[in-house]
Amino acid sequence: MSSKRALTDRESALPALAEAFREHGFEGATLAALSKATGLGKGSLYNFFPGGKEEMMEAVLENVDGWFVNTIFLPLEHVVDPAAAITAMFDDVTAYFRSGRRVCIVGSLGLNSAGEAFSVRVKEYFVRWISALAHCLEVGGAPPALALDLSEEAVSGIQGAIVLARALGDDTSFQRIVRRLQSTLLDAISRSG
Amino acid sequence: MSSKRALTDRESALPALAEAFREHGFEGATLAALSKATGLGKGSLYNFFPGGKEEMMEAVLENVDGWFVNTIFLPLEHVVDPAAAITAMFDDVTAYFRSGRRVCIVGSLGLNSAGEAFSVRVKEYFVRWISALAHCLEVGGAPPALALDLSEEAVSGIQGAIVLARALGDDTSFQRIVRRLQSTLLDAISRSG
DNA sequence: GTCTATAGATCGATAGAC
DNA sequence: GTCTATCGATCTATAGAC
Repeated sequence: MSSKRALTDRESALPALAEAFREHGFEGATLAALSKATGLGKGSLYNFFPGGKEEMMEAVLENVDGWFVNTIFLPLEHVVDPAAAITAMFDDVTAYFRSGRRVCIVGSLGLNSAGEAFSVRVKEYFVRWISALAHCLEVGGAPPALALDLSEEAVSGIQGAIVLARALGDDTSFQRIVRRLQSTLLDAISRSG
Repeated sequence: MSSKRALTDRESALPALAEAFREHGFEGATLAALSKATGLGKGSLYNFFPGGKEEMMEAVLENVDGWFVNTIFLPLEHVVDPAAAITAMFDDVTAYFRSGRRVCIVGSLGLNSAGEAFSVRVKEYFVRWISALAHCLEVGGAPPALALDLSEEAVSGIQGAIVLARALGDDTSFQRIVRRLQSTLLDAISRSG
């Protein structure tokens, strides 16, 4: 699969960078930690990301956003079977966030002032997720106003489930909360679709 | 109300410290920022908190916990009118978190590794909130298992609403989500109480 | 393109004048 | 008890050898 042309190793460092940012936060992720996480020296990191930590985080966010667009948003936006799409979304999200052990890097950025530099991207991520899910519910027959309310509740609820699961150190709370959210959404489309 | 005895000014610095920790996070809240927020020099801060930042955060958490115990947990634990208690809880919480503009310092601590030093207190906060709310719902006639599930959902949902409102820069999303949570709880007790 | 060495700034924390 | 001055450590970022 590897081509001879271009595509430096910058891309392959992103998952490790993302994990370090998730675990330590933007301010807490020192270059020493990022170097250790990627196995690259500081010199190599600055070779790939001349803009330093901020450029690293930008690249990580773009990478994460790409995953969500392809795996979560697009399937919802081009849905043909709403119930199946919703079930798939919760399965994918549960796996992605490791049942809440893994922090949502986008959500956590919005919580403190260090993330203000990325506020546009943070906002767009949630806006698109909510509207994509609302569209899916509408296709399933839910009234537009209800679809938007329930989508907001579900996306918000997933973020809360991550916070709670991390605080309690308990995956099962994440799974219970997410399962209830899923049931609420499926009810809304089976009731009207 | 001010007594001549003891009670240094340590206590009065806590609200400003709390706001600085909320806005910048634990790592992001530098001593310069904490000094500016409180109006105290570093020397004074270390006079009140010999243990430095960690002791400041401990004191802030104890202070926050005290507020929640008195205002939120105890009324739920000694409830006589469940519906009124639930309504009061959501009113108080909405005001406290400024409709989601204000970060929950306890929840945010659980999200990254810097908060591990406070993990016991973080966990106990959420455990007590959930169990206090569940007790209230049981008094209202909800079956114990349902009461626990709904309490978990509500406490988690409030955290998610903060994350979403901050990300979107939109108070109204917090209010919509919290209103739905409140309705769900009130339904559960009116249905069975 | 990788590393080590290091600059310059800022960090948490301390010392000491008042 | 308050401040200013300053310590050593650590931070981000750069320079330069290989």
